[in-house]
Amino acid sequence: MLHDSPMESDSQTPRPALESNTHDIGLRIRQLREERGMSLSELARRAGVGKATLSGLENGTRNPTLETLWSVTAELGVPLAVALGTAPAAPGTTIRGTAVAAVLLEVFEEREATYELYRMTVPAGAAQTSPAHHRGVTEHITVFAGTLRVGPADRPLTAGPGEHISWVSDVPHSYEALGTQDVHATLLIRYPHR
Amino acid sequence: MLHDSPMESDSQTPRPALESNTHDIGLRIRQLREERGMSLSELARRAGVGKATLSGLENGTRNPTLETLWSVTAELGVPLAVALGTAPAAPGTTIRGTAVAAVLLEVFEEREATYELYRMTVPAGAAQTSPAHHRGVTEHITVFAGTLRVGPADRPLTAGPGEHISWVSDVPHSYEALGTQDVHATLLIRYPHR
DNA sequence: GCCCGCTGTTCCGTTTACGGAACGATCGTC
DNA sequence: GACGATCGTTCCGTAAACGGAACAGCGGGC
Repeated sequence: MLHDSPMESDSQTPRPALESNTHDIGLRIRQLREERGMSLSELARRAGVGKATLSGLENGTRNPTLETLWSVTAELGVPLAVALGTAPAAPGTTIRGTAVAAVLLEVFEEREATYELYRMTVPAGAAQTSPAHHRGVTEHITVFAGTLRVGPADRPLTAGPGEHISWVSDVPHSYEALGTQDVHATLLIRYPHR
Repeated sequence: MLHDSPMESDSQTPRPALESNTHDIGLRIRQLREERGMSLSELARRAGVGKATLSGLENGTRNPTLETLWSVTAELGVPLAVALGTAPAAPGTTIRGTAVAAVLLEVFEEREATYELYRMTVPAGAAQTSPAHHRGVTEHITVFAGTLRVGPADRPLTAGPGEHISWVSDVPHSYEALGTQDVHATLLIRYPHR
């Protein structure tokens, strides 16, 4: 058990090029924002940072300050470590769009896909549109209360209590709580690998 | 299982005052640096940042850039998340002082104390001095190879292969590999709580 | 004693991240 | 088609984070 080389292999954290990492962080933030159906302008306004700042951050052309990152990640509702890519999204995380609020309950890592299970609520009358996910991503919703109109933006479906809807979400899609009742549902998202 | 309140409690990450957190990050970085027996000037030079920058960072009077944090944490050999306090030091972490290199093997969290177990090597002839730890911290070293002179800076002890040394490390203490052999040893540090 | 090397902090000029405003592009509405 | 609203990007003046230099304090050597 003591047979490591006398010259300790230099196991310092490899110092990655700054550009590479700000680039990745930008992509991650952009994805988190789009998952919530938020526009760049809206996130910038709600987080209290300039649009120029957020644009540069998402495109990886800036070297952001901790304060900036805190403001943005707080508004996205994720720990800073998630934006940095040093921690996976943890169960218990709440994501908030303009209309949808969803609590991540479980993450299943399978060989060909990752599944995320959410408890989702949409306040009565609220609606939001989310941009397309990556190719092959599917969403599966089971409604418990209220009436939800959901699916591809140009061809949404409607589901009441007890009903279930699935669709491929690699196109822009919308969520809307019809009627006067808040919608409660579970949302399962399947992300195929590659 | 569905009995949560309709008005979702706002579980956004609480937005802490910037001052508070930069302050904590500063303390954490200072501690990591001192654990490695490195001076502020030395860490600044090796990390390629200004002394003013590092001083301000450790004192929490700046709002550091990601680039700065990356440079410093890379030199300390810890992931950025550790400096941010979002991740505990993980086994496998290598810490490097001017003379001592230590790989964290295990962390034991007990009710009254935390224990960290390291595999430690000191190149023949190398020496370093580390500042005092917090009150009550003790170090326990078992030497496997080489001869180690270690302990309070004013009253060090010497241990050869198979020998063991313990001392209270809340005073400045030094490590030195005597003779021509690299020193290999295990190091157990006990941090009492409060 | 003096001096040298080092510590960590403070001062200061330069660089750059910041937010506001202006920009062209892309929608929906009339 | 003209218009308004909103999208994300770019321009630009300001504020501040940056690195270098100067600083006082401290310990060791001769």
